[in-house]
Amino acid sequence: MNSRAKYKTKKRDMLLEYLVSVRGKHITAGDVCEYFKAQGAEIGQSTVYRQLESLVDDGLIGKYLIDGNTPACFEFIGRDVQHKKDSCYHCKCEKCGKLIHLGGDEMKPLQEQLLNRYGFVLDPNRTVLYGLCENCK
Amino acid sequence: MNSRAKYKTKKRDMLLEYLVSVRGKHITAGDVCEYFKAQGAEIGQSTVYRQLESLVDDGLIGKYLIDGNTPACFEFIGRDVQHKKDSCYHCKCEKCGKLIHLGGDEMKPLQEQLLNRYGFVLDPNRTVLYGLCENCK
DNA sequence: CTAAGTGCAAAATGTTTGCATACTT
DNA sequence: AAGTATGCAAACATTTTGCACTTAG
Repeated sequence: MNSRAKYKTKKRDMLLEYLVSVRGKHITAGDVCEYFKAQGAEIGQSTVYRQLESLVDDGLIGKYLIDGNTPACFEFIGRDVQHKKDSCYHCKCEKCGKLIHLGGDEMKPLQEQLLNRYGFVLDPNRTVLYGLCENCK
Repeated sequence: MNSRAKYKTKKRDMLLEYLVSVRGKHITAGDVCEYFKAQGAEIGQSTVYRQLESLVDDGLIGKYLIDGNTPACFEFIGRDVQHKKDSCYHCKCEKCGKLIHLGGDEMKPLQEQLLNRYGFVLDPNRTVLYGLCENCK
Protein backbone atom coordinates (compact mmCIF):
# COMPACT_ATOMS: atom_id res chain seq x y z
CA MET A 1 0.00 0.00 0.00
CA ASN A 2 2.94 2.32 -0.16
CA SER A 3 5.07 1.22 -3.03
CA ARG A 4 5.43 4.07 -5.44
CA ALA A 5 7.86 3.40 -8.21
CA LYS A 6 11.19 5.19 -8.07
CA TYR A 7 12.96 3.59 -10.99
CA LYS A 8 11.67 3.07 -14.46
CA THR A 9 12.38 -0.57 -15.20
CA LYS A 10 11.87 -2.83 -18.14
CA LYS A 11 9.60 -5.23 -16.30
CA ARG A 12 7.39 -2.42 -15.08
CA ASP A 13 7.04 -1.07 -18.59
CA MET A 14 6.22 -4.47 -20.00
CA LEU A 15 3.59 -4.96 -17.37
CA LEU A 16 1.93 -1.64 -17.93
CA GLU A 17 2.10 -2.07 -21.68
CA TYR A 18 0.31 -5.37 -21.37
CA LEU A 19 -2.40 -3.89 -19.17
CA VAL A 20 -2.86 -1.12 -21.71
CA SER A 21 -3.12 -3.61 -24.54
CA VAL A 22 -6.00 -5.37 -22.83
CA ARG A 23 -7.64 -2.19 -21.64
CA GLY A 24 -11.19 -2.80 -20.49
CA LYS A 25 -10.54 -6.37 -19.45
CA HIS A 26 -10.08 -7.66 -15.94
CA ILE A 27 -6.68 -9.26 -15.52
CA THR A 28 -5.44 -11.26 -12.55
CA ALA A 29 -1.87 -11.56 -11.35
CA GLY A 30 -1.96 -15.11 -12.62
CA ASP A 31 -3.05 -13.97 -16.05
CA VAL A 32 -0.09 -11.65 -16.19
CA CYS A 33 2.40 -14.38 -15.27
CA GLU A 34 0.87 -16.73 -17.79
CA TYR A 35 0.93 -14.18 -20.52
CA PHE A 36 4.60 -13.42 -20.13
CA LYS A 37 5.53 -17.03 -19.71
CA ALA A 38 3.86 -17.71 -23.05
CA GLN A 39 5.90 -14.88 -24.55
CA GLY A 40 9.12 -16.40 -23.33
CA ALA A 41 9.71 -13.08 -21.55
CA GLU A 42 9.05 -14.36 -18.09
CA ILE A 43 8.50 -12.09 -15.09
CA GLY A 44 8.83 -13.51 -11.61
CA GLN A 45 5.58 -13.69 -9.73
CA SER A 46 6.83 -11.60 -6.85
CA THR A 47 7.69 -8.89 -9.32
CA VAL A 48 4.27 -9.15 -10.85
CA TYR A 49 2.58 -8.74 -7.49
CA ARG A 50 4.89 -5.96 -6.40
CA GLN A 51 4.62 -3.99 -9.60
CA LEU A 52 0.88 -4.38 -9.82
CA GLU A 53 0.61 -3.01 -6.32
CA SER A 54 2.92 -0.19 -7.22
CA LEU A 55 0.96 0.65 -10.35
CA VAL A 56 -2.17 0.79 -8.25
CA ASP A 57 -0.48 3.15 -5.81
CA ASP A 58 0.61 5.31 -8.70
CA GLY A 59 -2.98 5.43 -9.89
CA LEU A 60 -2.26 3.93 -13.29
CA ILE A 61 -4.30 0.82 -12.78
CA GLY A 62 -7.27 -0.12 -10.64
CA LYS A 63 -7.60 -3.12 -8.39
CA TYR A 64 -10.97 -4.78 -8.10
CA LEU A 65 -12.24 -7.45 -5.78
CA ILE A 66 -15.15 -9.32 -7.14
CA ASP A 67 -15.51 -11.98 -4.51
CA GLY A 68 -13.54 -13.96 -2.03
CA ASN A 69 -12.87 -16.99 -4.18
CA THR A 70 -11.62 -15.05 -7.15
CA PRO A 71 -8.20 -13.50 -7.30
CA ALA A 72 -7.92 -9.72 -7.39
CA CYS A 73 -8.39 -8.17 -10.79
CA PHE A 74 -6.45 -5.30 -12.29
CA GLU A 75 -7.34 -2.99 -15.09
CA PHE A 76 -5.66 -0.08 -16.78
CA ILE A 77 -7.29 3.17 -15.83
CA GLY A 78 -5.40 5.85 -17.66
CA ARG A 79 -3.12 8.64 -16.89
CA ASP A 80 -5.66 11.43 -17.12
CA VAL A 81 -7.47 12.43 -13.97
CA GLN A 82 -10.63 12.99 -15.94
CA HIS A 83 -11.05 9.37 -16.71
CA LYS A 84 -10.04 8.17 -13.26
CA LYS A 85 -12.83 9.94 -11.41
CA ASP A 86 -15.50 8.26 -13.44
CA SER A 87 -14.11 4.84 -13.70
CA CYS A 88 -15.77 1.65 -13.12
CA TYR A 89 -18.20 0.29 -10.68
CA HIS A 90 -19.16 -3.29 -11.25
CA CYS A 91 -22.23 -5.44 -11.00
CA LYS A 92 -21.71 -9.11 -10.50
CA CYS A 93 -24.28 -11.83 -10.99
CA GLU A 94 -24.29 -14.09 -7.97
CA LYS A 95 -25.35 -17.04 -10.03
CA CYS A 96 -23.44 -17.08 -13.29
CA GLY A 97 -20.69 -14.66 -12.33
CA LYS A 98 -21.34 -12.30 -15.21
CA LEU A 99 -19.74 -8.89 -14.80
CA ILE A 100 -21.29 -5.64 -15.91
CA HIS A 101 -19.16 -2.53 -16.07
CA LEU A 102 -20.93 0.66 -15.15
CA GLY A 103 -20.06 4.05 -16.50
CA GLY A 104 -19.31 6.66 -13.87
CA ASP A 105 -22.41 8.63 -14.68
CA GLU A 106 -24.66 5.80 -13.65
CA MET A 107 -23.38 5.89 -10.10
CA LYS A 108 -22.96 9.61 -9.83
CA PRO A 109 -26.37 10.38 -8.33
CA LEU A 110 -25.94 7.83 -5.58
CA GLN A 111 -22.39 8.94 -5.04
CA GLU A 112 -23.50 12.51 -4.51
CA GLN A 113 -26.38 11.57 -2.33
CA LEU A 114 -24.19 9.57 0.00
CA LEU A 115 -21.71 12.40 0.15
CA ASN A 116 -24.30 15.01 0.93
CA ARG A 117 -26.31 13.03 3.37
CA TYR A 118 -23.61 11.13 5.23
CA GLY A 119 -20.32 12.62 4.11
CA PHE A 120 -19.54 9.17 2.75
CA VAL A 121 -17.19 8.85 -0.23
CA LEU A 122 -17.75 5.77 -2.34
CA ASP A 123 -14.75 3.70 -3.39
CA PRO A 124 -15.21 2.29 -6.88
CA ASN A 125 -12.45 -0.24 -6.46
CA ARG A 126 -13.92 -1.96 -3.47
CA THR A 127 -17.57 -1.68 -4.23
CA VAL A 128 -19.26 -4.44 -6.12
CA LEU A 129 -22.99 -4.49 -6.65
CA TYR A 130 -24.27 -8.03 -6.31
CA GLY A 131 -27.47 -9.33 -7.75
CA LEU A 132 -28.90 -11.41 -10.54
CA CYS A 133 -28.43 -10.73 -14.22
CA GLU A 134 -31.01 -10.79 -16.92
CA ASN A 135 -30.65 -14.49 -17.65
CA CYS A 136 -30.38 -15.75 -14.11
CA LYS A 137 -33.15 -13.96 -12.30
CA MET B 1 -23.32 -21.70 -3.32
CA ASN B 2 -25.77 -24.54 -2.95
CA SER B 3 -25.61 -25.83 0.55
CA ARG B 4 -28.99 -25.36 2.12
CA ALA B 5 -29.33 -26.93 5.52
CA LYS B 6 -31.37 -30.13 5.74
CA TYR B 7 -30.85 -31.03 9.36
CA LYS B 8 -31.16 -28.82 12.38
CA THR B 9 -27.96 -29.41 14.30
CA LYS B 10 -26.50 -28.16 17.54
CA LYS B 11 -23.47 -26.60 15.91
CA ARG B 12 -25.54 -24.74 13.40
CA ASP B 13 -27.74 -23.35 16.15
CA MET B 14 -24.75 -22.28 18.21
CA LEU B 15 -23.28 -20.55 15.22
CA LEU B 16 -26.44 -18.68 14.36
CA GLU B 17 -27.03 -17.78 17.98
CA TYR B 18 -23.59 -16.27 18.18
CA LEU B 19 -24.10 -14.27 14.99
CA VAL B 20 -27.37 -13.00 16.41
CA SER B 21 -25.71 -12.03 19.67
CA VAL B 22 -23.24 -9.82 17.84
CA ARG B 23 -25.80 -8.51 15.42
CA GLY B 24 -24.54 -5.45 13.58
CA LYS B 25 -20.91 -6.50 13.78
CA HIS B 26 -18.87 -8.05 11.01
CA ILE B 27 -17.54 -11.45 12.04
CA THR B 28 -14.98 -13.56 10.21
CA ALA B 29 -14.77 -17.34 10.12
CA GLY B 30 -11.68 -17.01 12.29
CA ASP B 31 -13.56 -14.92 14.84
CA VAL B 32 -16.15 -17.64 15.09
CA CYS B 33 -13.59 -20.37 15.68
CA GLU B 34 -11.81 -18.28 18.27
CA TYR B 35 -15.00 -17.44 20.08
CA PHE B 36 -16.05 -21.04 20.46
CA LYS B 37 -12.59 -22.19 21.37
CA ALA B 38 -12.63 -19.65 24.19
CA GLN B 39 -15.96 -21.05 25.29
CA GLY B 40 -14.58 -24.55 25.44
CA ALA B 41 -17.34 -25.48 23.01
CA GLU B 42 -15.12 -25.92 20.02
CA ILE B 43 -16.44 -26.16 16.47
CA GLY B 44 -14.21 -27.52 13.74
CA GLN B 45 -13.16 -24.97 11.19
CA SER B 46 -14.56 -26.92 8.27
CA THR B 47 -17.90 -26.93 10.02
CA VAL B 48 -17.65 -23.21 10.60
CA TYR B 49 -16.97 -22.56 6.93
CA ARG B 50 -19.60 -24.99 5.74
CA GLN B 51 -22.30 -23.74 8.07
CA LEU B 52 -21.55 -20.11 7.39
CA GLU B 53 -21.90 -20.80 3.70
CA SER B 54 -25.10 -22.66 4.32
CA LEU B 55 -26.52 -19.85 6.45
CA VAL B 56 -25.73 -17.45 3.64
CA ASP B 57 -27.54 -19.68 1.17
CA ASP B 58 -30.50 -19.82 3.49
CA GLY B 59 -30.54 -16.05 3.62
CA LEU B 60 -30.06 -15.81 7.37
CA ILE B 61 -26.70 -14.12 7.26
CA GLY B 62 -24.88 -11.93 4.78
CA LYS B 63 -21.34 -12.37 3.51
CA TYR B 64 -19.24 -9.31 2.90
CA LEU B 65 -15.80 -8.73 1.47
CA ILE B 66 -13.83 -5.80 2.77
CA ASP B 67 -10.74 -6.30 0.70
CA GLY B 68 -8.56 -9.03 -0.67
CA ASN B 69 -6.24 -9.29 2.30
CA THR B 70 -9.01 -9.52 4.82
CA PRO B 71 -11.04 -12.63 5.33
CA ALA B 72 -14.72 -12.67 4.40
CA CYS B 73 -17.09 -11.19 6.96
CA PHE B 74 -20.46 -12.46 8.00
CA GLU B 75 -23.36 -10.74 9.68
CA PHE B 76 -26.77 -11.76 10.86
CA ILE B 77 -29.53 -10.41 8.68
CA GLY B 78 -32.77 -11.65 10.18
CA ARG B 79 -35.43 -14.24 9.76
CA ASP B 80 -38.41 -12.02 9.17
CA VAL B 81 -39.05 -10.53 5.79
CA GLN B 82 -40.01 -7.32 7.50
CA HIS B 83 -36.56 -6.85 8.93
CA LYS B 84 -34.89 -7.83 5.70
CA LYS B 85 -36.78 -5.15 3.87
CA ASP B 86 -35.63 -2.53 6.33
CA SER B 87 -32.03 -3.55 6.74
CA CYS B 88 -31.54 -3.15 3.03
CA TYR B 89 -28.22 -1.78 1.93
CA HIS B 90 -25.34 -0.48 3.93
CA CYS B 91 -22.18 1.52 3.54
CA LYS B 92 -19.04 0.50 5.30
CA CYS B 93 -16.04 2.69 6.01
CA GLU B 94 -12.89 0.95 4.86
CA LYS B 95 -10.85 2.63 7.51
CA CYS B 96 -12.75 2.69 10.78
CA GLY B 97 -15.32 0.06 9.92
CA LYS B 98 -18.27 2.30 10.62
CA LEU B 99 -21.50 1.01 9.18
CA ILE B 100 -24.19 3.23 7.72
CA HIS B 101 -27.57 1.72 7.07
CA LEU B 102 -29.43 3.01 4.08
CA GLY B 103 -33.16 3.19 3.75
CA GLY B 104 -34.55 1.35 0.75
CA ASP B 105 -35.59 4.57 -0.93
CA GLU B 106 -32.02 5.80 -1.20
CA MET B 107 -31.05 2.93 -3.43
CA LYS B 108 -34.26 2.74 -5.36
CA PRO B 109 -33.23 4.98 -8.27
CA LEU B 110 -30.06 3.02 -8.89
CA GLN B 111 -31.93 -0.22 -8.45
CA GLU B 112 -34.42 0.77 -11.10
CA GLN B 113 -31.80 2.06 -13.46
CA LEU B 114 -29.85 -1.18 -13.32
CA LEU B 115 -33.01 -3.13 -13.88
CA ASN B 116 -34.10 -1.09 -16.87
CA ARG B 117 -30.75 -0.77 -18.50
CA TYR B 118 -29.25 -4.19 -17.86
CA GLY B 119 -32.05 -6.32 -16.45
CA PHE B 120 -29.91 -6.59 -13.33
CA VAL B 121 -31.64 -7.11 -9.97
CA LEU B 122 -29.66 -5.85 -7.00
CA ASP B 123 -29.32 -8.07 -3.94
CA PRO B 124 -29.46 -5.96 -0.78
CA ASN B 125 -28.12 -8.67 1.46
CA ARG B 126 -25.04 -9.25 -0.50
CA THR B 127 -24.21 -5.73 -1.58
CA VAL B 128 -22.08 -3.45 0.53
CA LEU B 129 -20.99 -0.01 -0.55
CA TYR B 130 -17.44 0.58 0.52
CA GLY B 131 -15.77 3.91 0.95
CA LEU B 132 -14.65 6.41 3.55
CA CYS B 133 -16.86 7.97 6.16
CA GLU B 134 -17.02 11.57 7.21
CA ASN B 135 -14.26 11.30 9.78
CA CYS B 136 -11.85 9.13 7.86
CA LYS B 137 -11.75 10.72 4.47
C1' DC C 1 28.17 3.72 -5.63
C1' DT C 2 23.63 3.41 -3.57
C1' DA C 3 19.04 2.63 -3.51
C1' DA C 4 15.58 0.13 -5.76
C1' DG C 5 14.01 -3.79 -8.40
C1' DT C 6 14.16 -8.85 -9.36
C1' DG C 7 13.60 -13.89 -8.73
C1' DC C 8 13.63 -17.88 -6.22
C1' DA C 9 11.97 -20.72 -2.83
C1' DA C 10 9.65 -20.77 1.38
C1' DA C 11 6.07 -19.08 4.38
C1' DA C 12 1.74 -17.11 5.48
C1' DT C 13 -3.18 -16.82 4.82
C1' DG C 14 -7.77 -18.08 4.07
C1' DT C 15 -10.57 -21.52 2.38
C1' DT C 16 -11.82 -26.16 0.55
C1' DT C 17 -11.83 -31.22 0.36
C1' DG C 18 -11.46 -36.46 1.32
C1' DC C 19 -12.67 -39.52 4.39
C1' DA C 20 -13.95 -41.94 8.57
C1' DT C 21 -17.08 -41.16 12.38
C1' DA C 22 -21.23 -39.29 14.67
C1' DC C 23 -25.65 -37.36 14.57
C1' DT C 24 -30.76 -36.29 12.67
C1' DT C 25 -34.67 -37.71 10.94
C1' DA D 1 -31.44 -47.34 8.17
C1' DA D 2 -30.30 -43.51 5.06
C1' DG D 3 -28.71 -39.33 4.46
C1' DT D 4 -26.44 -35.41 6.43
C1' DA D 5 -23.17 -33.08 9.50
C1' DT D 6 -18.75 -33.08 11.75
C1' DG D 7 -13.67 -32.92 12.50
C1' DC D 8 -9.24 -33.84 11.32
C1' DA D 9 -5.49 -33.37 8.44
C1' DA D 10 -4.06 -32.54 4.08
C1' DA D 11 -4.68 -30.00 -0.13
C1' DC D 12 -5.34 -25.59 -2.45
C1' DA D 13 -4.90 -21.03 -4.27
C1' DT D 14 -3.40 -16.56 -3.76
C1' DT D 15 -0.41 -13.44 -1.97
C1' DT D 16 3.66 -12.06 0.90
C1' DT D 17 8.41 -12.29 2.55
C1' DG D 18 13.60 -13.14 3.24
C1' DC D 19 17.57 -12.96 0.97
C1' DA D 20 21.15 -12.92 -2.48
C1' DC D 21 21.75 -10.83 -6.95
C1' DT D 22 21.07 -7.39 -10.60
C1' DT D 23 20.04 -2.99 -12.44
C1' DA D 24 18.83 2.11 -12.76
C1' DG D 25 20.04 6.52 -11.49
